[in-house]
Amino acid sequence: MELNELQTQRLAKLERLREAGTEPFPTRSQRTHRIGEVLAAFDELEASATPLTLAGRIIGARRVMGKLAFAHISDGSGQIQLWFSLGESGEDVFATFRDTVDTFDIVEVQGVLRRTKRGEESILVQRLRMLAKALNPPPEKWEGLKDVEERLRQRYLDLIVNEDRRAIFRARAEAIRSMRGYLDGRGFVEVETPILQPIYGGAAARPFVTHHNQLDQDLYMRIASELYLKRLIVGGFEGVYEIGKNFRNEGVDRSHNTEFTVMECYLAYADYEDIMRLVEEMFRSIVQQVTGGLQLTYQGQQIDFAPAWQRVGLIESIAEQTGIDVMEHPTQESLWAAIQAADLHQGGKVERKASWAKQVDELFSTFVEPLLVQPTFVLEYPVELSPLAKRSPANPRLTERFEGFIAGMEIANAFTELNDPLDQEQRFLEQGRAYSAGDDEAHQMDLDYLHALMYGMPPTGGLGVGIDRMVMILTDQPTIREVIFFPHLRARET
RNA sequence: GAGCCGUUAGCUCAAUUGGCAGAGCAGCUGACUCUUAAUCAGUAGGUUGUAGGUUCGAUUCCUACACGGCUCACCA
Repeated sequence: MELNELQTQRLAKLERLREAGTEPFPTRSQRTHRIGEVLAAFDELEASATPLTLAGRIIGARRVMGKLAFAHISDGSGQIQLWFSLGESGEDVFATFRDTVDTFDIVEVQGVLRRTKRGEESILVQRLRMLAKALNPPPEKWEGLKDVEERLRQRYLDLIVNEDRRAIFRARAEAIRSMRGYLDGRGFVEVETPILQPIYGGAAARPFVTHHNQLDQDLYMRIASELYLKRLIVGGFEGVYEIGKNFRNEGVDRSHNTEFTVMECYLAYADYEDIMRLVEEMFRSIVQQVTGGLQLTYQGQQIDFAPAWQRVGLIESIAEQTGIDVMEHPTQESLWAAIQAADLHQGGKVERKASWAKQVDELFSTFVEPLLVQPTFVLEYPVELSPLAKRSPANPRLTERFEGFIAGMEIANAFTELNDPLDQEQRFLEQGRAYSAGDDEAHQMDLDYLHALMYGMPPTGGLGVGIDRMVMILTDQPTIREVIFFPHLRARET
């Protein structure tokens, strides 16, 4: 380990402590109170002159005068000022603080509470002990740590310096707790299914591949838990859910991370209408619990979770924004002709896609999705885009599927599950043809899943919710990496 | 994957036309018993992302590479 000048100076202080017979990394703290509780009961504790032992990290600057010194410590429940005076702390304590304690060190202090002349709640320190010497210096006092790359690579430092960052992750934990509470309360059973899968499925995505040495078998990191969860519905569970990571071997941007957290749930004897009601109710419950209300602001936009979500047909929404009724142009060629006739392809706004369904999706993404700011369900997706969803009885080219959008982001995806094994087999075969034709995100044939459906799966409604994106909305964060502790970054040289 | 921008002291940032690489904070030394962006005096700190090139001379111009940011594409 090569140390720079500042680190060397700190190391010298550490050695000075050792020479004086003090262990700079003792095994445990003797603290008696958390700072938060002390501040809450400051007046009583001050009046009783109770000796307290507090512990925490020195934050901000030390202010050392000739015979008087101040600093602040923070312990996760709050922060309080340390007050050293040569007369009342004693020469040893004062000199130890002055000569061996730096910003970011974690220390333990014993003393009594007292307000300074200006009224700040402080602890007048009588004993001082190093709990962990910090060898790295702190970032700039006022500008702090701003460099995005450094903040993400050294998230621990980001969390020390930018305390509001911690609140985001507390809200994340609270949101997930709230979601669990909602689902548990409705009788869902929380389950765990494989992350390493011999056949990947449940979504359109490219997977990560890994290898099991003893079995000498390639395995895929899951891109969704869907097919395993539905096997459990076949097995007799009426409601299951799983909260866990999915992995997709694709690009990263403000709303995509390589690995991301999804809640998937399945409810037997339900359809996508029931799931829409579930989503509305569950989000109300989560938003209320996390933010304390049903309205919130996301990146300057007011979003209201009180009313029922808006509902709009996928086909109708495209027609509204583009004037094109995609059902009247049922092939890729005719649809592309219509797009050209409407002059929508100019400026590279709309790209030519490989199939009718993907072209429909392209139109939707470009012209409709960005407009869906308020919570909105978009209904009935083409069957080619939804190989696991049941066909709409009214129109077999479409499925009983909806996606939920908030602030222009897809947050939820749900459908009435396809439980007809014969239709499912045809869908897999169609996906196989798409894969052969170059669609590397197409589903794999899953014979065991078909076998499971052949035992009979009750009519079932299923749902997936992107937890990271939901937390972005709840905490007003512009990018997904601000709600993930350690988003993936390219490895550094050296 | 593409375009644009960036990378200078521990951190936050300057550096004119290509001409001695600077400041603030933090640090170190000293003064100071109510500070809280403490103050005052002094002081140290650099492979200017990496490797080449042009040039008498490169932080500055050129090429390649690495990493990152923004926008777009893909994806949820």
